[in-house]
Amino acid sequence: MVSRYTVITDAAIALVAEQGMRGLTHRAVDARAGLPTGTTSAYYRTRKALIEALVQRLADLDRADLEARDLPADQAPAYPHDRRFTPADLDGLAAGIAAVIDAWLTTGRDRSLARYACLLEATHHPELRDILGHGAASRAQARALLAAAGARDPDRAGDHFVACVDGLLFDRLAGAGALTAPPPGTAESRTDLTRAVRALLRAMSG
Amino acid sequence: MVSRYTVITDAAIALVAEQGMRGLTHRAVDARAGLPTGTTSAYYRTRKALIEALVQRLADLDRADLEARDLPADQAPAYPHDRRFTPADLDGLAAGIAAVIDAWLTTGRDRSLARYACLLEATHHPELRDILGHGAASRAQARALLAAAGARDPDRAGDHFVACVDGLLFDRLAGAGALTAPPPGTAESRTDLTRAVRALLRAMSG
DNA sequence: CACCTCTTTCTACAGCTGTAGAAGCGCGAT
DNA sequence: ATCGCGCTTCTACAGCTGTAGAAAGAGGTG
Repeated sequence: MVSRYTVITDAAIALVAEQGMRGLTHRAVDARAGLPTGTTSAYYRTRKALIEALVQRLADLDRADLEARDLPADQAPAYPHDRRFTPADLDGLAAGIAAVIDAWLTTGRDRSLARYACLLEATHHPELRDILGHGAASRAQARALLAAAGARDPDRAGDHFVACVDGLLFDRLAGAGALTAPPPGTAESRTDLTRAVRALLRAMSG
Repeated sequence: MVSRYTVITDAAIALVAEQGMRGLTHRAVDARAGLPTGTTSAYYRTRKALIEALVQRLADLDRADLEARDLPADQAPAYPHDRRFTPADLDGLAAGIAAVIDAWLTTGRDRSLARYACLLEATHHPELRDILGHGAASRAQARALLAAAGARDPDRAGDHFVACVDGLLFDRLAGAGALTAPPPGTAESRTDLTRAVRALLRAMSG
């Protein structure tokens, strides 16, 4: 049986993805999760606590994905996240990252939307940023990657790379890219993303 | 005397920047703008109308900046936006774009935050995206630029470029970059951004 | 069984929000 | 001045939201 905490926070994520932070209310979470009214309010007395739980859940899910990365392929979870990269060639690597981005646009759409909403929220509530962990994992990965590729300043370049990838994701998720780019989940989407990521990798590893 | 519409929508932008979409209420706008309670509600009867006005104002401000671009330098407005680029050398161009990004982080911080909030909102309210105009101006500019630089597919590359630049901006505005990057408004910030943008330009124009 | 503790569910309530309409006011036309 | 009309300001009100505490139940212990 799944714990109530995850039921509540997962419902919260879906809600934020669908209606934005404004839709996140105790009662709405109850309804969405099919729980008796008042449950969410009992678990998270204040709204602040509810948001923090939401953010914590996002961080936990990311961590879980990251750990699942080390499982053999046939045990890997349905949810695709940063698979361990084998940067044999830059092109294959780019394709891998593009696949991850595309997954965030499809399977992980709700989580992506909720994450951006929370990042924006973190502007006025800095403690959220601490919980979210600054996307430390991907940042570290990118830094290591670019260091291996011989970048001059891998730390800064890694941060730039992550920011740009996030930009590509956000653009297709919510921005104009949702119109001009090929629809996510398709092969075209992935080749288009691959091209962008490949260019990024080339640029940042120089 | 400034029209009431701009007073209201400007207050709305500031509010959204400070408190997020959730802080945008008729009464809060009244208070923030120093108008008698009920004014905003009279001008924009529904909340949807208020948001649309907000987004329209963002679009108008952008358009105004764009037009001001053609003024002689001494008449240029205090607010810095996309100045007309003279892509003599890629490095100077990168520095110019970096300066614009930095301006969006400082002078234009509120507008930037409000814009991202609205983009997220546009996920569940597509009509907002139409008003916002898909960032068409910068997109066109980037496409033209990359076409001139001899990019293979300037349209797609231009979109990628804009998305990445937006990612760099968002990252420093709300994401982790707010911690790892040099503080905006400083020379370090601009050199760091210049390096990122230069790499992007090189990559995308290839 | 009675008892106690912890969890779950329900209820209350003050304050806020969206929206509508009434009241008031300035002002030009008559 | 008187009327009519558009803009502005005020008030009403139903519904929602955040939060707290009471009531009900579940489960273990003596």
